[in-house]
Amino acid sequence: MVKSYMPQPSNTAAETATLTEKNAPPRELPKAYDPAAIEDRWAQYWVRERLFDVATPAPGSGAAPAFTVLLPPPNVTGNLHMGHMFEHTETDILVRWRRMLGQPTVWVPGTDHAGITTQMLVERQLTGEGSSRQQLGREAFVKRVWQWREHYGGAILSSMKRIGDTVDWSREYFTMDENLSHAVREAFVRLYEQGLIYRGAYIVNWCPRCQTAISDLEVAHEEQQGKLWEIRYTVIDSPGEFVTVATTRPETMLGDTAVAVHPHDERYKHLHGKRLRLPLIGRDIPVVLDEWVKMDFGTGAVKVTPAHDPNDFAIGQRHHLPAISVMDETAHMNAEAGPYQGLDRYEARKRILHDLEAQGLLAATRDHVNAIGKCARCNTVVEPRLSTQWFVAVNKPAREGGPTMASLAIAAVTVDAHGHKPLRFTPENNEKIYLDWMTNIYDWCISRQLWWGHRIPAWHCAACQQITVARQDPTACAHCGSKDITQETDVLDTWFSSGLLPVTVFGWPPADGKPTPDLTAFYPTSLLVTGFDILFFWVARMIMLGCWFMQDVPMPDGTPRPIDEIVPFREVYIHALVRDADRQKMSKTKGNVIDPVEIVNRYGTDAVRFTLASMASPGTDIAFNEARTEGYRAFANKIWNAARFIFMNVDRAREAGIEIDPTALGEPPTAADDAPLEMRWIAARTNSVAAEINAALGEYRFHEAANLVYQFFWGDFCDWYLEISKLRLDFSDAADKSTTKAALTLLLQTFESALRLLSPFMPFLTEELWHVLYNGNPPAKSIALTRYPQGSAHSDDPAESAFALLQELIVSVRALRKDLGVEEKAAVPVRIKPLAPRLPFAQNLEIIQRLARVSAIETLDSLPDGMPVRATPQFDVQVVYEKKVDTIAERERLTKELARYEKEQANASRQLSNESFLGKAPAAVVEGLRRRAAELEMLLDKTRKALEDLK
RNA sequence: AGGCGCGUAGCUCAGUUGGUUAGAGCGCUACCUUGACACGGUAGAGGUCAGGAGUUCGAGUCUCCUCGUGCCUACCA
Repeated sequence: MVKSYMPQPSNTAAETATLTEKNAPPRELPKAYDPAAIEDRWAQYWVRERLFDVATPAPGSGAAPAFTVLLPPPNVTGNLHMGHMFEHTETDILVRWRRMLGQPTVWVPGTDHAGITTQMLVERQLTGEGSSRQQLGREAFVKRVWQWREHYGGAILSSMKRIGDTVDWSREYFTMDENLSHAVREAFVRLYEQGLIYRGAYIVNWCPRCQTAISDLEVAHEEQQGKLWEIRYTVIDSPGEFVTVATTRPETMLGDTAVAVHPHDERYKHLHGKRLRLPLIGRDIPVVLDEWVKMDFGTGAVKVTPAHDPNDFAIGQRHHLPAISVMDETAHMNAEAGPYQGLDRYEARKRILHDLEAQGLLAATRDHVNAIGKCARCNTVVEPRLSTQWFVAVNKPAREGGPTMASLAIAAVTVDAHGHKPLRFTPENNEKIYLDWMTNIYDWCISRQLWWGHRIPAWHCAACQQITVARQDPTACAHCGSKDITQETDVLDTWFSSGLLPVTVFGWPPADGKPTPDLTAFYPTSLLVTGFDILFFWVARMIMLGCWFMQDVPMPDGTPRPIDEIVPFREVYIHALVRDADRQKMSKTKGNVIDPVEIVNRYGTDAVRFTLASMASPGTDIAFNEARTEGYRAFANKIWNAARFIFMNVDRAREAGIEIDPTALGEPPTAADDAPLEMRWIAARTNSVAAEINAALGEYRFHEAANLVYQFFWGDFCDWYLEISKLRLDFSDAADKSTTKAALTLLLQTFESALRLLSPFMPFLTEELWHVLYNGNPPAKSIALTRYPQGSAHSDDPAESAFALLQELIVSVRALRKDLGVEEKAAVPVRIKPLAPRLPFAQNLEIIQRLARVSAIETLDSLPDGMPVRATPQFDVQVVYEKKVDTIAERERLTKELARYEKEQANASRQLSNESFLGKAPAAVVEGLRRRAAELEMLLDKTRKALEDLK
């Protein structure tokens, strides 16, 4: 039967029982590990017990500096996908690791209101009900979205709990929470007061389906095969003469207010100052000269439509041209389009081309590849549209000579006088990408024509047309006092509020001008783990806004805040993308999305986490492949069974009257100088692998850390140490109890350390086994609250090299046995010719006997001819067995080996006879090669002789 | 059009500043139902590191070119 070993919340040290206590429950674990049987239980326990909530340290409490991470807030509309799971796995590993290093560790979760996406979803729902946003009206619609959010907004948070994210749930936020909304409004008002927010008519990317402006970043460009049409515009006062312009969007010609040519273009010099007749509409428009025009593209003459193209808008500004919009907000032609009014833009294009052709004004139609912009949310082709929007001036200082938002954001990643960067990117090349963008940044359009979001706190006055921006809703115009004011209908870009999160989640704006306790304790955050796709959207905005507002918040002691204290985070780790097994980007439309929850249900969370971690080499995309997850499920099962073996022996020990002090279990594994070799070895090995894992995690080398713990647990611990332990776990009356007890104690300590090393990667399995190991009376409420083994950086423990020799002998004997066809169960004698002093064989006879099935070892000065030999630099070994060797196979093997040695030896001797090598290479390299060359000489002799013997 | 990245075993991927014999998992072959584990054990096979040139005593690693491939940025009508 399966017992549950849930710890009692009321555990105290006094209640800690010994492992061998008579009434302790038997450790009966099922033979195969079943993640489903334990994962939900622990997931709930971690949340219910609030194990990872962190209170704000009292100011001046002297607490260790906090490790703080802000979770990139998933959209309320979202479900957990593989990308999230990957991001969360990496973050959770780091967060668990840091916590186990003893730092107060806070990982702040929350969700984003996701303006456009959420509004779209709810509108779709309304459509299904035969209703619409317009029918409901703004207030009722917003209420409806809130209801929707109450219902569905928590899906992703539940999944986070299920996969074991150790976030601080007490700090969970939603970007439209009252306090955060208040902070957003404060930020807007301050920027407005500083003259950094302005309103104006500009060309923006307009989504005709969402019917809102969207930012440049929200436009996805797509190359497509299109056409380039050449259209003739007649020259006024010059009968029969044309100017031919080239365009990809003929429907916009209805809004043309000029034709531009390059001032130096000889072909058009005679047209300078002339006027043209716009076809179809008949408007009289000028020829203007502008250096922006590329002479070698198209015909060198460009139609200028200031209301429908950003470049044309700029030309229009330079030449004071009128801007005529010919489309409405749904991309249908409006009254300015004359006969084409009411037509959809593509229908209008068809009709216009048809009419032009009929009039002989269509000069040519050419194939042309161009990039069209599509709305990143709904895939509708974006229409550049002239409209009045709100902008943040990112290149303007608040005061003469002061920094700009962009300049601060650049300074944030620039080396200061002390050679120190306030903010670092990993992988490093992202810094360059970020800097390029920040250096060429345009003003940020922050208004959206949506209903769901933070409404812009500005009021328009009907009387004086002025704008009132205020912290409190005004009742009258601040300029003329008129009561006839109405609030701006636009809301803010979602990224405006999420860009403020690093300050707002910690209580900005401070009421008294001093940093809040949370800001003091947790700002700047330590690390941001996020994807490349939101580097500009979010990371850059957080840096701009965070730096901008925090420069005005003094340090706790009242001194001005230095640059490395105003940045929102000290490090940004940009993770890779998870692709499908064929390296394709996962997308709903392709139908290749892998649902992590489904995979988790089949393999267990730990196996999926381990898969992701083991492939998470910085900067390299992951092709998620289930075969690996299968492998890591096997790994979990292996550990489970190692635990079963260990617990079985604890039970046997108890029956034999051997008691292990549970307080000793958490000690780092150590072995006395006179302890058996494998004990000294595993203690040293645990120590060195711990150091290696810590080093790897410190450099975000997740794959390396994961592989180290995998090799250690499976290879070192299970394959070697556990097998040898079977010799030591002798509970018979004849055995020396203290020896057995020492062996069992070290086994338990090593296992306990290994569980802790593994726990950030496989939190569920390790939590379960750790509690069982402590028999339900663990020293902490969770393995996640214990200390991570540190190890020591360099350890040249002689036990490690001695054990390596022992392993080499055992492997050689096993291989010889196979060559000779010895039955698995048969024990055979071996002969050894030692070639080095102090070989660790005589003292470890029983290990060799057991692991290589050897009956006796004979040490000789020379080995008899006629039998196969395995030769190493330290020893030669022979297995004594009469059965005939497979001569052909053996010859083949030796021939290959000989070729390999010969090649290597040729290389080595060439190098060693090279004067410049001897002169320039480091001494250690030369010395190493000399030693190897001597070894090769010997190995070659032996191999040749062995081949001779076969004949 | 610019910029970045990748190409290593049948498959999926490691390989930190150039340094002796290029690694792992899966798959494959052979043997083993040994009292933790067949989601296992043991031993194997498998690579001219895409191709070419260069720098160097020494190149999977640095430089250039070619081929293949992926991504990002961009206001060429």
